[in-house]
Amino acid sequence: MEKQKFYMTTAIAYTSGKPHIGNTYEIVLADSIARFKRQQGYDVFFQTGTDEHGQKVELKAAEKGVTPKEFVDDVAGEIKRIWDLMNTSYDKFIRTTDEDHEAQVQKIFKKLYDQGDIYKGYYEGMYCTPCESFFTESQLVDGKCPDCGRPVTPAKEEAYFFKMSKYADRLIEYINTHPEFIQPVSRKNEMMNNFLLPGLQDLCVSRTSFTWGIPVSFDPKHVTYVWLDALTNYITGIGYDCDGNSSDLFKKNWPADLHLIGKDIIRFHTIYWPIFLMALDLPLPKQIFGHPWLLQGDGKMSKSKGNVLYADELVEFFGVDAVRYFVLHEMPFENDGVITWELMVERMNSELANTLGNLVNRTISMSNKYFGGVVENKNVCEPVDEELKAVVTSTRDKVAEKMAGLRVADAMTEIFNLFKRCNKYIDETMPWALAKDEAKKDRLATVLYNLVEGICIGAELLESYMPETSQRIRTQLNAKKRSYDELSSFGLYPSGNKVTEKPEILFARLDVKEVLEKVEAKKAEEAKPEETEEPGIDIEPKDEITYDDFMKMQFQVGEIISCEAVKKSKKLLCSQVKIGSQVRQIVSGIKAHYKPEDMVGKKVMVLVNLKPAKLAGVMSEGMILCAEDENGELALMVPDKNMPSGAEIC
RNA sequence: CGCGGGGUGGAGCAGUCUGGAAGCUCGUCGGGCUCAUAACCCGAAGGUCGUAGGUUCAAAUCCUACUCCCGCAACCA
Repeated sequence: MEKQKFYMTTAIAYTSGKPHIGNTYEIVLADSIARFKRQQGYDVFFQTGTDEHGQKVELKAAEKGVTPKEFVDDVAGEIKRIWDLMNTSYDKFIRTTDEDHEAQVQKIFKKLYDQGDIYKGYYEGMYCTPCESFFTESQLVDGKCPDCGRPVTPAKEEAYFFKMSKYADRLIEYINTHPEFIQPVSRKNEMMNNFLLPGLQDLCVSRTSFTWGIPVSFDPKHVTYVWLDALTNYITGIGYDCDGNSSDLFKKNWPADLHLIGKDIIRFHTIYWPIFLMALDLPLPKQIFGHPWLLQGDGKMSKSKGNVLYADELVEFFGVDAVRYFVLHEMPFENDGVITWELMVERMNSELANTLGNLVNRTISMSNKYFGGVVENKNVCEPVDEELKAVVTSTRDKVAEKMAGLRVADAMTEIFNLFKRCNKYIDETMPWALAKDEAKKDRLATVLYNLVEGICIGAELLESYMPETSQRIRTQLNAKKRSYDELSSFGLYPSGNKVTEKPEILFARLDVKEVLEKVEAKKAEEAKPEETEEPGIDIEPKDEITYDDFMKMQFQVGEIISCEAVKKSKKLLCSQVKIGSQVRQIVSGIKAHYKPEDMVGKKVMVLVNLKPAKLAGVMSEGMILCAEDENGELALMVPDKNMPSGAEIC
């Protein structure tokens, strides 16, 4: 019988920088599914890769003083290195700068244009000339450019658009008749209610504001904008050809069985991508799973907070499989998961070291101690054995069931339940007691045989999630690889086989405190060069002003006599400030940096003749001045010596 | 009334769609055991399932109102 094909993909990673553990989670998750499908006997094709075009890359490259191509070569290499480090078994790593991809995207663009799905129009919005960027009204900050803070002007740019509305009804119909299409299902309503039912807007598919992209073949001042370029990787990567000369690989694998993506891009995969495919007259992918995020303990990971965790860093401390275990097991199905060093250590100790590592270790030790490592099935059975066997032989199907629903974490729990049952079995049978009675030697042998067999099956099932550990256990037990079919029957371990003489520790217990100290030390070391340099910050220069302009502003020392948080606001504090003989109420956006009680008593620099304004409904009569660094950290400006309130600052 | 997610024993979560004796991991306490990585096994304490109403024989689960927390948006004088 021919193997059934299974084509799955991850989203392609954007090459703007090194991927953190959250990005890495996706490829590991995908890998576990791919490996499991292979174990089940599917002919899997697993594709991942990088999305390398766009303005951000262009800018980053310019900052670094290299060409965009050099830049993405570097980052793509880094991404691939981390994917490989995580031991992921992808079959194809596509880059959107690959020649064949670029050629196909151009052809696809032309075809869609020729058949009238793409038309030329104008992209309208607020334009920031220095940044060469368009923004929508809602993106503006204070009516100004969110990036540089300078004024924007209404403008329009020539652009190509895709007629989304043309296919919307067909898509709605498809989604309604294929309940498994969007996973988790809760996302389906979100898409329907927010985008499909209110009516789809046409999608802008080209840009002229930057050049690092795939040029539109018949209008080269345009480059293809993001989605038409990125999403099509799923078909170009396996050899789709727009002119009908698609490869055998494509004919075999399309439509994809599973697109695994982050929940933030569900919209693009469940709306735009299917519509592109309809326009190309191709079948739609069978399932799209938007997985949740892996978050850092103290909020979302961000570089400016300096709390970003990277896969290679974690691997250095815990090893590849422990990190794989963590991200796979700690992620809930729908909600975001959390990762911290503390949690990582805890999981490592309790599940990996205690439950699994110790089980393997004690079993092998006993086999050596009592039988010189020879594991023999003497078939002296007792009722308790049946319970063990029942758990062991039923685990495969339980795992399969969880995996069918993409419940990877739950699948792993099933496997660990098997190992826990083995630990319990040791206590129930008490091999050390049997060993004291020569007459019970055969019973003892049987018990150890059952244990080894149970561990073998558990280890085999672990293969998809922790391939290296699976192999290490197999090696220590001197066991052969087993097929999927063999995982539901008990007793295939060859009787009389010999396990290793020296069991090695699979996972060493770690001390939380030590780990944290090491992490701190490492961070401190990395931070050092920066601190010694203190590079300073450059900000956008403003237009020159005259002395008269300056003299228009009046600054005075103010003493904060009371301060409270503004209700209904997250960032605002409302202070009563004594300036000379009068008291003014001033609202400031510094709640994140100062507590109200810390403000009281401080003498600060105040711009007093600023026109009063309401903030979050509260009147503010002036401005308390602060210095701000590149991370948005604020510091109040206070006089160097004690000064009376009301003293003029000039 | 901006949009969304969430409030379940000390901590982190499942269970909510498809009502039917409140579960998992960690932690705490007590016990057992000594093969093993101070590990393993058993037991216990600890929850009015955010609050208040409603539907029902029965509500963590369905309905209504309210409240608090977290993202995004806005306010950042």
